[in-house]
Amino acid sequence: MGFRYFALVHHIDLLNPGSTAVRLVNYPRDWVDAFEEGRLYAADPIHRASHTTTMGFAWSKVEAMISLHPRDHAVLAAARSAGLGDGFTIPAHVPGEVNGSCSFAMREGEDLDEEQLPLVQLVGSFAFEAARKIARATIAPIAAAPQLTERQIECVALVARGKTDWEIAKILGVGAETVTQHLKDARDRYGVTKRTMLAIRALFDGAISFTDILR
Amino acid sequence: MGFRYFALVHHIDLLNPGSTAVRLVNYPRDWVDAFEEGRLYAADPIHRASHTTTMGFAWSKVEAMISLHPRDHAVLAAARSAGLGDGFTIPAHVPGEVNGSCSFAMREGEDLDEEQLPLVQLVGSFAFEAARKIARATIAPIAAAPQLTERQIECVALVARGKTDWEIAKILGVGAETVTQHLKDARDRYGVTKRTMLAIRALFDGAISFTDILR
DNA sequence: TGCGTTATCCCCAGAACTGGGGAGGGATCG
DNA sequence: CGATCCCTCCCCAGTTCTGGGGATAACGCA
Repeated sequence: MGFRYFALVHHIDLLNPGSTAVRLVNYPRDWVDAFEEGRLYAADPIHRASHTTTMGFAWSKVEAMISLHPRDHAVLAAARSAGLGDGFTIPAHVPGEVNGSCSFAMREGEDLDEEQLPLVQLVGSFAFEAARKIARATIAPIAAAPQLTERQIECVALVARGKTDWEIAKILGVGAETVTQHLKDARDRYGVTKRTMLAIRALFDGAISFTDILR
Repeated sequence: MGFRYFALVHHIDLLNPGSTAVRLVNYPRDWVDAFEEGRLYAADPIHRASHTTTMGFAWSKVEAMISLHPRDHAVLAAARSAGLGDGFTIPAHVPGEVNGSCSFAMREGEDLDEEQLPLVQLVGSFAFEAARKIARATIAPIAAAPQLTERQIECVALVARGKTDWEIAKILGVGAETVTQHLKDARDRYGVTKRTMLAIRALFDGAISFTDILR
């Protein structure tokens, strides 16, 4: 499709050296090095812009999406001088996972064909999802998800909303001791000792969802 | 494309907690009513599944994506008996802000053409983004998702692993009071009062991720 | 230079959680 | 029938959180 460069990455900072993030890049060496040096992960305007939308966008449109600091212009200029031309970035967000994106770029001076955006959007999404599946498969053989009872799930969903046992009891119309007991049982099933972990494990295996929690 | 029903909805909108979420639906009246009546805590399994991926999926594949509670099967059966057949759902996530999906469904009994998925994916994404832009234009300015400091994120990540303040202090090599303070500050930034909610909010907007927590 | 931010530490009181123990009633299944 | 699961309720002791106050030092930015 006429692109010279691509980058399929998780937008992870290097706080956690041990973490397993996806990163496939063929950007110019100079630029990749500069990027790492300056810890641009959080600062890169392209990444920031990708956090504000679900759709792919051309880099030339970034100014209309987020407000650019002088520093951001410097970053973009540095990228150009490293040989990167205009490009598309397709964001990829999954709640509870590191944000990521898939980018395609031209050489400096070459023109971008906006017509291609829909197709690039598709290719980028598929590529990211494929990489994500591989990454996930190589990591987590996490213990099989235990099945919670209905009442337990209701309690956990309310715990995840920050309710106390007493509040949950009022909402469900039962005694506080009962709620405490359901949560004890639920913790046992997951083999965890804290309600925070209980909520997160239930979120992870889909017993509850962000929709249940944040509104 | 042969679809009879569609639904374009925000599951939640953190930044606009009022009544401004997008919702366009032409599902059977019976089903919409039933949907509203029923569940307060455990959401639609289709929605839950949409939180686990960036790509569109066929409803018939949901079982492979999340663990289904018997109640979920009941929900799906109820949808079918209201006239909804198989369908596609395209998730749409923006970190810290919106969480939604765009669905297309057949009538009961009609077959879904899996080949169409890529095209549907595109249409769904565009439709969602268009609706989002309109909704955004009609609403007030957008509050930025709170940004945690590096230390705060480290503490939150460990909270999400079920550590106590004292344990976190040992791990980070600081005093327990310091950890308590970081978590106080982090709770303030998100405007929450419980560490469980803190961990979940940080998860939702990508400050921490499941891979940081569950190894 | 002053101001804001960050990181570090401290005290305290009241609320909330956690891990033990126990117990009764109803439903389902073989 | 007995076994098993689920929901409900109760007691207690110890630990942990939470929300108020404080404080100091380092850093960058204007």
